[in-house]
Amino acid sequence: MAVSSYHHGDLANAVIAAGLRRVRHRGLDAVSGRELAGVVGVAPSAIYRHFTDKDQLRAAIAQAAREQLARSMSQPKARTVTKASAYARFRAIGEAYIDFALNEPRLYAAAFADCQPSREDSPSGWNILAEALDALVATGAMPKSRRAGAEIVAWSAVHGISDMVLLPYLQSRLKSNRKHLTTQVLDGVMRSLEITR
Amino acid sequence: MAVSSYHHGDLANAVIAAGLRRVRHRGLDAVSGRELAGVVGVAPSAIYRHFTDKDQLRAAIAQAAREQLARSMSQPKARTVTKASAYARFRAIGEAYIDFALNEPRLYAAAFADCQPSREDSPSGWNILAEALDALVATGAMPKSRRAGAEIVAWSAVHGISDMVLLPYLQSRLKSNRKHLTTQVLDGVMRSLEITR
DNA sequence: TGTACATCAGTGAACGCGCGTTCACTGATGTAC
DNA sequence: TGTACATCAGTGAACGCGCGTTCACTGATGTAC
Repeated sequence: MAVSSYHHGDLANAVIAAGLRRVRHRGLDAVSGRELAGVVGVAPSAIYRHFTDKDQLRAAIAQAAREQLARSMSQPKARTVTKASAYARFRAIGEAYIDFALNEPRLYAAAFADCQPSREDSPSGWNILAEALDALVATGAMPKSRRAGAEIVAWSAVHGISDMVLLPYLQSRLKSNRKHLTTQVLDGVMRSLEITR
Repeated sequence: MAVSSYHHGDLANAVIAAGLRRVRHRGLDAVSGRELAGVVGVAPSAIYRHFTDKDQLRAAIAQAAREQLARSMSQPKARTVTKASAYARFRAIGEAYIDFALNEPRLYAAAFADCQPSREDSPSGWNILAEALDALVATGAMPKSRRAGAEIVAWSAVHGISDMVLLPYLQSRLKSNRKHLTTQVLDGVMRSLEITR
């Protein structure tokens, strides 16, 4: 922002942004603080003003990736929530999740890398899902008895198919196209949670 | 095997075994060919007689991990396959899969790392699952109409829950204990595929 | 059965590299008076 | 509004490290006669 070049002004965010770019086409493991510093135009040591070590930097980038995924899942809520709109929204969340994974496989992998998050995600994919499930119950699209733990059933299925479609090992096994697989898994979730249109 | 120390005799397998040990408590990314050579008692360059480069070594280790998972899924088949035994077997496969992931999280992660496999898995988890599904149909425990793509629905759910329970991000969200989560997800699969006891 | 020799599986030294992290430093910023 | 000064966010040189990979080599193995 500033013209002066000595103080960057927003190094932490700039480094994370550069990290996300790097992750996008090389993966989290290809990220090095040194390189990021170079990209941002700063000395390698400057990073240590904002992150205590590499682990924390990785965690921050992973979190940013996760928040990007969550953002892709969130959609404007319908003014009035009907059974049909709750159903559509729930389904759209699942589709958005899978789409994100397919379109940004490395970002997606980074989002769930083994890092200790330091603050709450914002937005949070989990919360978005939970709200959608609440709406299903509220509108009668899903029996209340299925609500407990429903996040897990839904997320498992959707996370599972996303991973599978991306894995080299399983890719050769999948004869159907992705669209069809998505539908099949989402239909399975509906049956599993007894969600109706 | 041999007393002579110059020729190792089975370097490739010894390196993979050492690699698996390393993966088990440090993860695939902590594996270095140099270190493995040291553990096995061989010069670093010796590895290149058996693997063209590090990628191929990684892939071999990942495959070995995957085969270990598959082995944990396979069980002696019942002599006569009944509806009840087919159901039990299918369920046991799912439980074994999740157990493996929980007990050997790093081996599990390595099994699905992003590597190009060079040969068929043996044993193959996919095939084990497919056979179990066939038995369900054959005994009438599952409608034939649900058979197509059933591997994907089942694997997604079980792979998803395994990953989720291990992820730091989601761990705090999971209030239920693992046993309960497993049951919940497996029940979901049963409902989704219309499998009955 | 014994020997010559091609092949194979190791050695060990060397290479260049990029990495994370430290340290004493310096220039800019913003606050108190 | 102007100045003194503490604080903050950078610099840049240096460190030691372990890594993947190469190369010319050597010792063991096994096959042909």
